Amino acid sequence: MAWKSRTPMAIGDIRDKRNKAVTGSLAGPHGGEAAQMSARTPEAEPLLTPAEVATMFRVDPKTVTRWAKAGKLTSIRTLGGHRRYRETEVRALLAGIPQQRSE
Amino acid sequence: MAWKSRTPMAIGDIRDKRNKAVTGSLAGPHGGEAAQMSARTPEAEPLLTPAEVATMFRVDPKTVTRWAKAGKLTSIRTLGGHRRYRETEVRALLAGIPQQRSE
DNA sequence: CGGAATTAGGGTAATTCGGGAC
DNA sequence: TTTGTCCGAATTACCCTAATTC
Repeated sequence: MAWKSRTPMAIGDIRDKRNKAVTGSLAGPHGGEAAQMSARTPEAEPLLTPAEVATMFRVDPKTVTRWAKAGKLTSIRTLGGHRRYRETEVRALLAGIPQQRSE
Repeated sequence: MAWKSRTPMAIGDIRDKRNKAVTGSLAGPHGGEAAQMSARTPEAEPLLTPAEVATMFRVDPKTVTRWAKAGKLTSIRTLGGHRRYRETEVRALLAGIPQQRSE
């Protein structure tokens, strides 16, 4: 956590340096996230950015990256290498619904 | 765990510090709740870390874990197994609002 | 094209988990 | 009965710079 780290900040201040305003509900990555809804999307699954998933789980975006790297979360990569996550999967995991596990 | 050694923060500040202004710039008159910009945001309930809940109750994080294990507190797990708690539930308990009792 | 914010990396410190005992 | 603390191991958070996104 970050309650008595190097930085003297209060308890609720987890990811703040990079996130401007994420109060209560998730904020878009750059403030303009209406990119998916405008165009007609034949078979587009709702995707979430790392910051959005991190906010939903109350963790750092880096942690979400580790989950993806560990295979705990399905990640779709952009052409630039950034990850996107399936909203349905994230919601299911948050709800405690066990996903397909090959273990 | 000597978590209460040096942590100069007030309990009242625990609630919503997730709003952070940019570096040195103005954060608006209120500086508090920001506005929601988009509607494309997945539903995310505010979650608290064990340390946050422990600070709010003035107890050890281990005690919060015991509460969760005893079913007195709803706990959501991260993919790594760490617990997160519902902010609304914690606040209600702190306010003395009786939750659902089994008996 | 330029600019601001986010993300990807890798490293290190802090927190949490789990069990069990006092 | 409840709470705090100790231990080892695992998970997570924060630091940096460069690349990507919009």
